[in-house]
Amino acid sequence: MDSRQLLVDTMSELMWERGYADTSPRHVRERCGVGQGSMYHHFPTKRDLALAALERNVADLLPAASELDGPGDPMARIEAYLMRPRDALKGCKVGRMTQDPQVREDPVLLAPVARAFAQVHVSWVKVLREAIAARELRDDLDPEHLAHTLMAVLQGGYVLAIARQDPGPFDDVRAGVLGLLRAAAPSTPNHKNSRRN
Amino acid sequence: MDSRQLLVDTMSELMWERGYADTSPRHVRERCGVGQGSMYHHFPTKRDLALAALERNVADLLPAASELDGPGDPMARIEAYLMRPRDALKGCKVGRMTQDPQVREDPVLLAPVARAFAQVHVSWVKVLREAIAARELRDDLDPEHLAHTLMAVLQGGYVLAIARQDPGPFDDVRAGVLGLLRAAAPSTPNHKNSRRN
DNA sequence: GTCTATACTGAGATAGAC
DNA sequence: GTCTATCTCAGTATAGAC
Repeated sequence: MDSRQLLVDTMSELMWERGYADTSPRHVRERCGVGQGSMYHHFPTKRDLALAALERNVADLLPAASELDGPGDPMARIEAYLMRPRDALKGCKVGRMTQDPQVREDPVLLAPVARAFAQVHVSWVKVLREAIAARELRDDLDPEHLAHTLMAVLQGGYVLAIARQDPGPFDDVRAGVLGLLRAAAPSTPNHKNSRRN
Repeated sequence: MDSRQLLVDTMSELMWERGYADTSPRHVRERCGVGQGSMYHHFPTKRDLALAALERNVADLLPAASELDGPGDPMARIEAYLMRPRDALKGCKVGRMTQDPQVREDPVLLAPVARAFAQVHVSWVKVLREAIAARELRDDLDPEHLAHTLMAVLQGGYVLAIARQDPGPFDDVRAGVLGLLRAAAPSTPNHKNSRRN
C-alpha cells in the first residue's frame, strides 16, 4: 500500500479513537511508520490529512445506512438497521467529530459530517414513510422528526455507553426505542381494539 | 470572588465550550485573569482543576433533572423536561466529556459523568413507572430501557444540531419522541381514540 | 496566596539533500 | 517521494522571591 493511503487509513483510525484535536502528526507517523518527509509531501497540513480521513470515515458509514433503502418490509429494515452490530464503546466515527472544538469551528471539516447526517436522514425518512404507508406505523407520526429522533437515539446511546464504559445502555436504548415503535403501530381491528379509520 | 472559585467557574465554562483536552491552563488564566502562581497554588495540575470544574458542571445539571421527580401528572413532567429550553448548539456539558479521549481514558474524570447519568436515569425510571401506573403509557414498555432511550434522544439531538450548526434537528428529535410517547399510550377502545393534529 | 522567571516537551511545521 | 535536520511556539509545569 502506498504511503498516501496508509496515512489516510491511519488518520481515520486515530480520528475515530481520539478525535482530531488530540491526534498529532507524530501519532500518525508513529503508528503507520511513514516518515516526516512523506507525510508533508502528501499533506501540507494536519488539517488536509484530517479532511481526507474524514471523507473516508463518512464513506465507510454510508453503505450501512443505505440498507434502510433496501427491499422488503419497512419495519423489518428499521429493526435490522437499529440492531445492526455496533461497537458501542468506540462510538460513531462521524458523530464524534461534532464534539471536537477544532472540527466544530471549521466549516470545511464540519461539512462532510453534516452531509453524512443529511444523507442518512433522507434514507430514514423514506423508510419511515413506507412503514406508515404499510400501516406499520401510525399516520399521525411525522417522518422527518422521527427520522432525526431515531438517529439521535443511536448517537446518544454511544454517549451513555461510553460514560458507563459498558455497552449495556446502548442496547437498552435500542430496545427502548423498538418498544416505542411497536407501540406506535396503528390500532388494529382485533378482539380488543376497534378500528379507527 | 476568590481566585479558586474564579478558576473553577472559568474551567467549567471552557470545558463546556471546548472540552478538556483542548483547554489549556493558559486559556483559563487568560479568561479569568488569575495568575500562574495562584493557579498552581490552588490546583497542582490541570487535571485537578478539571475535576473540580467537572463536579461543578454535574452539580449544575442535576437540579433540572430532579424536576422529573416533582409532583403532578407524570406525562406532563416528562414533556416539560424534554421541552425545557436548552442551547442545542452548545451541547450537554456532561455528555460532551464522553467524547474527550483524555477524559474517557481517565477513570477519575469519567466517574462524575457516569454518576450524573446514573442519577438522571433513576429519575427517569421513576417517572416512567408512574406514567405507566397512571395508564399514560402502555404497561408492556420497559421503564429501564425507555429511560435510557429518552436520555439518548437528548444527547443525540445535540450531536445532530451541532453537525448542522442549527438547533432545528434538536427540536425535531424532541417532537419526534413526544409523538412516539403519545402514540404509546394504552389503547382505550371505548373512547374517541386519539387522532391528534 | 500571588508574582515572575525558568525549564522541558511535544505540536506542527519548513528546508534542503538524496 | 522520502530522509534528516532544524525552527518556533504552546502546553504544562517547577522554583523561589514577596
